[in-house]
Amino acid sequence: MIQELKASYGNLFEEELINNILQVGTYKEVPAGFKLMDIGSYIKGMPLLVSGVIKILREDKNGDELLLYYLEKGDTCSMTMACCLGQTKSEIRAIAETNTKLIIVPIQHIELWTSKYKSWRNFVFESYHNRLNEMLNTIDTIAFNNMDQRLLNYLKEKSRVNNNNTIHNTHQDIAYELHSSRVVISRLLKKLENIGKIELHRNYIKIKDL
Amino acid sequence: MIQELKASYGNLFEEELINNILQVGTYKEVPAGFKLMDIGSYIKGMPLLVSGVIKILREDKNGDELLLYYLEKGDTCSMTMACCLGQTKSEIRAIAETNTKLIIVPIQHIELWTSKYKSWRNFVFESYHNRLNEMLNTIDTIAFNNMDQRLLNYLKEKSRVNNNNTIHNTHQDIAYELHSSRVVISRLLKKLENIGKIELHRNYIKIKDL
DNA sequence: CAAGATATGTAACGTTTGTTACTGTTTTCA
DNA sequence: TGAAAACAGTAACAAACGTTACATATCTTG
Repeated sequence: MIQELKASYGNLFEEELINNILQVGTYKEVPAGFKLMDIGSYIKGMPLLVSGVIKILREDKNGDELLLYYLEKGDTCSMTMACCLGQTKSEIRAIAETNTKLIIVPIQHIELWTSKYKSWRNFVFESYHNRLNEMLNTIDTIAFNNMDQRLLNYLKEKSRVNNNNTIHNTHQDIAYELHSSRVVISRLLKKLENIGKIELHRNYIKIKDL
Repeated sequence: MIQELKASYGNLFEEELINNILQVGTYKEVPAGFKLMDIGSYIKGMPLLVSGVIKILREDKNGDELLLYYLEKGDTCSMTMACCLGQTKSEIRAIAETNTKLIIVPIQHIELWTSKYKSWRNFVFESYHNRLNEMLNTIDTIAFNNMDQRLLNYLKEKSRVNNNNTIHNTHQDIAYELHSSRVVISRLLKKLENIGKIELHRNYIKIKDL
């Protein structure tokens, strides 16, 4: 746990804070697909992402999903923070996109550290800042782009965070995350294949040139 | 300025902090329509809204706008804070929706106060929290609703923040803020009029029953 | 291996939204 | 006051997206 923490946060936090985190934090490893948090659930701690990728999703009344953004190494979930401090329920769902290692810090320390450690304060603010920007990005994409452009972005991002040119998802999976329908996604994917940008296979998509 | 500040933030901040704000802050009154901040501009201070309403807009590459949310009395702009601390350019545009009174606090005090005053820290976190939730709301609306539902929400919100049953905007204005076209908005407004929810006039819309 | 489940391809059609074009009315201002 | 600008209504059409239906291929499992 020490090495993991230092590798991701060592040059960010001072020694004393690192030691504090080690004392009160819980180390956790979860497999891809693991649901870390759900809408309406209460939050017990703040996650510090050590390795892996977590996807953050929003849901409407009908249970339809929408991918908001990904969290990566060195990130934390501001939404969680916001909820912790306000003691409210989670507004989002968090699912491990890959196998993920993280450290959970109990909420009561967050406020204290914010007044005590400048590095922690910066980290928290930076995190909020990043998350607001991710949200702006999401809004840009859904408000200003058509589905074909959104699909392209989706494939690029997915390929990037997984560090893999092959995307292991069905058309239905993609439709869920983009809040569209399977038929629409199949149609657009076929177009991308026809112009040579991807190769379609059962259960996976190979990216050739985006 | 003292009365204004105490009325809006008196029971939120301790005496000492209030005095600090009075010392370093600048009082400002701007008319409706005044552009307080634009995309790409650098930010000199953090605004504390004393009275009035500010609308926050996002723009795409083609210059098309989208209304994100409103700021009201007691609010501040987290986006500004994020930009201040990161020393980056503004990602959004802020325009006074009504005549507005606000106090501008120079950035250098923000970080200091965050470590010094618990009430300020709470205010800042609460503000981030609120803004994240507003953004989630915006995403919900544009991702999960059709234009007719979005238009209804728009009219309700606009009526609420202005505390006025009459909305003084042209169809073109509304089309800009919803990122749609004038013809579409006229069409949908006419539908709302036909079912008795509103009354259309030149340059204004009277809300009857939403 | 056979039967069902899952994944994908595609056609046909409906709905929503956007675009173009033209109309008439009201306002502005030289 | 008279021309131009701004505002709103509406028709006709196009594009994007969603839905239903069905066919085919592949995988899973008893």
